[in-house]
Amino acid sequence: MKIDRSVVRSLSLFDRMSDADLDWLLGHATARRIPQGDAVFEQGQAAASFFLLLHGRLKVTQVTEDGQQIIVRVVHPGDLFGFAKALQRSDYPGTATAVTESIALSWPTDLWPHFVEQNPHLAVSTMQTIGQRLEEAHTRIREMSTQEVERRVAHAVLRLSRQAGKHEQGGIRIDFPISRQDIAEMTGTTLHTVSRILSAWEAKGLVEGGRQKLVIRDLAGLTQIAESGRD
Amino acid sequence: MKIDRSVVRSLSLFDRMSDADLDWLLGHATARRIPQGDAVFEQGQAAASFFLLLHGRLKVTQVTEDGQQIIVRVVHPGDLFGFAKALQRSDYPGTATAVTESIALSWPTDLWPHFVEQNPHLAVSTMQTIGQRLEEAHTRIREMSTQEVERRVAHAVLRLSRQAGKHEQGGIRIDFPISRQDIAEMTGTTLHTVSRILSAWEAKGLVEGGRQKLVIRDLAGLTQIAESGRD
DNA sequence: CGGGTGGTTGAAAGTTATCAATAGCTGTGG
DNA sequence: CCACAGCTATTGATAACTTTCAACCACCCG
Repeated sequence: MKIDRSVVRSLSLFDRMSDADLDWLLGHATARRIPQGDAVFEQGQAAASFFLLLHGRLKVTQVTEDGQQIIVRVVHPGDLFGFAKALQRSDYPGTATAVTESIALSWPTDLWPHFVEQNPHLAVSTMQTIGQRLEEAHTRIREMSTQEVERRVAHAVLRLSRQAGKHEQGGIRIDFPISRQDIAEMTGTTLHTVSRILSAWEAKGLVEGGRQKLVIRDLAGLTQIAESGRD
Repeated sequence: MKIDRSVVRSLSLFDRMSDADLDWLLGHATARRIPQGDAVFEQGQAAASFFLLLHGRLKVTQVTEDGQQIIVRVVHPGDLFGFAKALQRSDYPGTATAVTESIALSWPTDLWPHFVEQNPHLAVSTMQTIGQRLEEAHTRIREMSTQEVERRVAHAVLRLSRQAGKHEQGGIRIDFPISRQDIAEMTGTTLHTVSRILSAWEAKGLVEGGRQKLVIRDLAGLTQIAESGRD
């Protein structure tokens, strides 16, 4: 498979990598299409590959022993995912599902140590990536510890609008199908509570809801709720 | 300052490092004593150094704009901490306070990139460390999303007993001063609720409390609460 | 021995989950 | 092309859990 480096050149992960190194990397990659609803890998599976999302959108979920699900994170184009080996584990800690048709590059996990030894800068970049993810996780912990549900949902929605927002007339649309259940699983609450909150916001003209759809109409208003509480 | 490599040789972080590399590393390190209650660094300060805890115990906390505090993690001997640069940020995201008198090694942040370029294996090790931390964070998010407070507290106490447990006759003692407030800040609840829960456990003979003190008397019983709920 | 920090506990209030019933969209198949 | 199945969403009522408020206790340190 021949993958042109123009495909990934713009990604910050490969910022300072030489063309030669990049070509070598891509020479070992496989491109793969994931239809909507399919899983790239499942929780508990042996970690055979690690991935880079080129196009589309994935959600990474975990299921607890008692069957409850949470969304660990949303994967956006340009993100690395499934790098279990770097986390010193042999199986995937979660399931990655395509919420829209997606395209990802993959490399065999065995190559990972080789990669980083070969190219220390990639190691540094990846470390930064994981570091950012750690910070996000801490932010989420902080929010869940100290904030009431409405503020958490507001933060989650604003985050989505930043990462997957598509400006259109009169608002910002979240550019992939997202259900109340999804938002609940991202904020640690139930779909009922999310539904109530969104209904209330809609009544105030802050957002516009719909089936697997969400458009932010009043960014400032939402921000206010996220920041300090009631508006 | 001369630091013998025997001081850190046993740590897994330096597992496969040569004596020469290790000596070089230690040649650039500064050892520092932190009295109980003092901070090694504070949230928002410019990240001038990164650290390795040799002895003692630290807690890393964050304060939200509205003054609420949470404990991000507890630092145990052998742990790296304050590696903000690796997370691509110039300031410390939290405050590290000694809960017992502690000893730490420190290196100037500037040396970090040098270190990892020089010694790719260290980069891999560190990445694994951060990876584990990320996993811990996700575990915590999962718990806070799906479990009621009592189970979360049980998990937190069990974790502490694993990381800082000291076996003594008839139980496992948490080997550093810990308050109800601390446990509350680790589990996202209030000291009142923690106090009630611990009182109930004490009545059932599961633990023995006290001022800044905690001894686990019935590990199996606690584990049961952590796993499935009510016993 | 007095003050302060850390801890306990009751009562009331509030938030969020749970239970339950209904409505509405979407896509599939007769 | 319409109807039905199934999933997604809405919403009221109730219950449960946790926080908040308040008062009090006890231990440790200076």
